[in-house]
Amino acid sequence: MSAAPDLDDEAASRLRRLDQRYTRARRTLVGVLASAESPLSIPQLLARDRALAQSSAYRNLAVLEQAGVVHRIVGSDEFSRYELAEDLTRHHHHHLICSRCGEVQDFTAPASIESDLDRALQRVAAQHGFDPDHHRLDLVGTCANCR
Amino acid sequence: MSAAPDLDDEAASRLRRLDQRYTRARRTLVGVLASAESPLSIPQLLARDRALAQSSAYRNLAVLEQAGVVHRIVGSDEFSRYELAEDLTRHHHHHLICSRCGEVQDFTAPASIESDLDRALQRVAAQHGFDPDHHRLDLVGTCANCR
DNA sequence: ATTTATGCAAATCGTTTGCAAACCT
DNA sequence: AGGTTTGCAAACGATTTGCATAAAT
Repeated sequence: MSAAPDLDDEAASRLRRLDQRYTRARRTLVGVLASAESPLSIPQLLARDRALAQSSAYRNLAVLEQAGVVHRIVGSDEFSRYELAEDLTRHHHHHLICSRCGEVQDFTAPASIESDLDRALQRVAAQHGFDPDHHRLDLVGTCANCR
Repeated sequence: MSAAPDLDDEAASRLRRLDQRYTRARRTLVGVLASAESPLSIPQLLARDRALAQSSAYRNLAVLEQAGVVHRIVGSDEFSRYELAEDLTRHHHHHLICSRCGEVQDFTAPASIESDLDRALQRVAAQHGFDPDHHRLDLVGTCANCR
């Protein structure tokens, strides 16, 4: 339930930048996400720690997202899912999204693909006058459990 | 408002496969989407043709999606957006998603990127026991209008 | 004529918000 | 103390659904 000390430090620091506190409830959210093996929906988060209140979870995840501590994923089912921001977990990755059960699993793409992709997307963005923030590369299909 | 004849034919045929009819309301939806330059949300669809009823639009888009006539896009705002299926419009493409206003714009990636990507994703899916349906490559950022 | 689609209004459900109490500094 | 965060319960809003009527075959 508790996260690596540097993770907590970094989360606290990012929150402070927005004049936000790293409270117990927020620590709990970060801890649960840190120990999760895949992005979690709010019902899943609440189930993993009964001390979490639903409305506060929504509010705190929004704050943590603004602070760049967590990242929100819109999958194929009706729930948003959350995971720690990539730069807090050390690797850039993408998602396998099951259109049957909604579960989301991480995967990484070969570095060569990533860099080619980045270059191509940069060019596309420029052509369209678009200011890119990040890219999403998801594979949608049926997960091993649902096959 | 009316679509190319072969588009209507193909839509009708795909619906028939599911024992569904290609009714006037469904024709209207397909027609509006065919004449749109980008994916449309339901409020946008309703605004473009006052003859469309909201509940029927939701129901019909779900049917059209099952039939493989339209494709649903989950963007960054609270609305789903719809566009004609790729194999009805002849080109594989991706989306620029504006996190400010929610608008979605199409773009195409270089063929070499696409084929490399496909090959890499195929391998990833196999490794995870995942049965892939399609991939999503989106660029999230701020569109020209919102900059 | 019989089955299927439509449209209105009401229900659903993930998410948001008002507000008084609890918490932090 | 003085402001922020919390948690409950109520509100919100995109989407779904029940049901009586209209359309399609």
